[in-house]
Amino acid sequence: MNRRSIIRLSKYKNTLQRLKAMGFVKVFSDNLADALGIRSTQVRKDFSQFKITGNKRGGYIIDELLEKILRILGKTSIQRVVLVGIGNIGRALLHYKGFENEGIEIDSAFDINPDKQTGRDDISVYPMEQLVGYIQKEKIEVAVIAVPDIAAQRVFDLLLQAGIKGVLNFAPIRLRGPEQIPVTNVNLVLEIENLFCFVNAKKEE
Amino acid sequence: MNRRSIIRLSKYKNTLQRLKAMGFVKVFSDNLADALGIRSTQVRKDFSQFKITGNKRGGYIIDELLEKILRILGKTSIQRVVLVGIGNIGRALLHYKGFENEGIEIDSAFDINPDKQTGRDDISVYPMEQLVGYIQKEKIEVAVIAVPDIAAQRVFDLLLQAGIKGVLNFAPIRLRGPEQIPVTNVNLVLEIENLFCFVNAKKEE
DNA sequence: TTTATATTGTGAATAATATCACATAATAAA
DNA sequence: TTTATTATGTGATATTATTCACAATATAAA
Ligand SMILES: NC(=O)c1ccc[n+]([C@@H]2O[C@H](COP(=O)([O-])OP(=O)(O)OC[C@H]3O[C@@H](n4cnc5c(N)ncnc54)[C@H](O)[C@@H]3O)[C@@H](O)[C@H]2O)c1
Ligand SMILES: NC(=O)c1ccc[n+]([C@@H]2O[C@H](COP(=O)([O-])OP(=O)(O)OC[C@H]3O[C@@H](n4cnc5c(N)ncnc54)[C@H](O)[C@@H]3O)[C@@H](O)[C@H]2O)c1
Repeated sequence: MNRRSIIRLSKYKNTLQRLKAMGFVKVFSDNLADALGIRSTQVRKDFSQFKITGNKRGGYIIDELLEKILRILGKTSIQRVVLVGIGNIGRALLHYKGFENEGIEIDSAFDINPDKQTGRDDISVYPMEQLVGYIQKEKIEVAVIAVPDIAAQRVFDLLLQAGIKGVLNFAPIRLRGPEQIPVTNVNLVLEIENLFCFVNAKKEE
Repeated sequence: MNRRSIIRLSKYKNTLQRLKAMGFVKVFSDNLADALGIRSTQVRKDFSQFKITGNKRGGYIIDELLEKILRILGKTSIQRVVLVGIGNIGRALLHYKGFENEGIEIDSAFDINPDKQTGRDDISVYPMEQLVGYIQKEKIEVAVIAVPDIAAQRVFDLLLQAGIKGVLNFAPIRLRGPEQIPVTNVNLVLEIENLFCFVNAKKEE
């Protein structure tokens, strides 16, 4: 039920899909642990938490395990998101094939300048005025914010007004909103700074 | 000393820079805590860990605090990184002004296809053959991997061979290498899946 | 000056997360 | 069959991170 165990579920899913593609039928908690670089007890503890059971001495049937995990992750239907901001990051996301392969669909894009090209004719670009209505009409639950930091809070407020349920935010600011709406921040400057800090710390040892 | 407290240090730094720009001179642990959405004891505990002290009842002098944090983060000189892979993500990074503003410089870029345009004439693009030599000659310590997942491990091996000290990896795979070289993974599919999982969990409550 | 107040700094308590240890059961071997 | 072996599943334990509680003390007010 905690963030970390859900992140691991996603990783188990990826590993299982790869194993399945390679023709494997069974898997042991040890194999999954190796793939993720963790202990096998962690794998079984996670499964235990989500009421996933395997076979004593027999490991897990990949197909069954995968199906259970996909259901927990809500991967039984296409996961639609809207993208707000078609700049550098927004366009990179629009061109990425990996989302589609994993059942995630960028449904539509919004920008203050709706003349911006997406480079994909299957994705419409709308002006910001239509954001709230569109999300409500299409029952979109998750949005990606890829606008400049000064605009991000305003966009978030609109999304909340539209009833969005979760947000992935690339702007390097803390978005303020109701506790129960999860916001995941991707802050690349922070990550790079963090790396340098570790690198420097290693040198002093 | 742990990842989380260093991440918070970066956030304190950002907040302090904003406060400084607004003309503030002093700050209390409460202010920083509010800005980050954490408790003030956490702020003081972090500072305590890094031997940062303030003034009883007087808070902290922003300039002094900022300087101490910048030194801990290794922000006393430009932090140079190389970028490997000039595709969707790579180009987005190349066009981002935020790195420069924070003292991070994309020194140069490498691609299997060095004819790719960066859109910036101050950043050279080199073929992969020159990666190892360049990193060694220029003493680059951190690299960003933005190549397709199948190529990522090969690129990582080259970087290790060149003596790289830390890596930011966008490819959705676990890079295998020596324990002591930190690798930060940015996995956007994972983050979005995670959001949906939370959103679904909320609905069942 | 003295007293009240506000804020830091940190050891102790608590909470969250991961690991261990081992009972349990399924399968394979004897 | 019976016994040995190999995984799972989970309560107990250890580790890590956060919060609490409060002493110490600098500043402001009386
Ligand atoms: N590009 C990167 O590599 C990178 C790295 C780290 C963080 N970020 C962050 O990601 C965000 C986007 O970065 P970018 O480089 O793509 O920026 P960008 O300037 O290239 O694109 C921003 C887009 O948002 C649109 N926009 C501006 N104001 C808007 C508003 N109020 N409503 C809707 N749309 C609006 C603009 O028209 C533009 O298309 C920024 O917050 C940035 O700090 C980007
Ligand atoms: N674009 C996104 O929004 C996005 C989102 C999530 C994850 N990712 C991941 O980021 C990575 C890059 O994605 P992208 O969309 O930029 O890919 P891309 O295909 O647009 O670009 C990849 C670049 O790497 C270069 N390349 C290929 N093989 C190489 C090699 N062996 N050595 C050096 N360069 C090589 C290619 O020439 C190309 O320029 C991928 O691993 C992808 O899964 C991207």
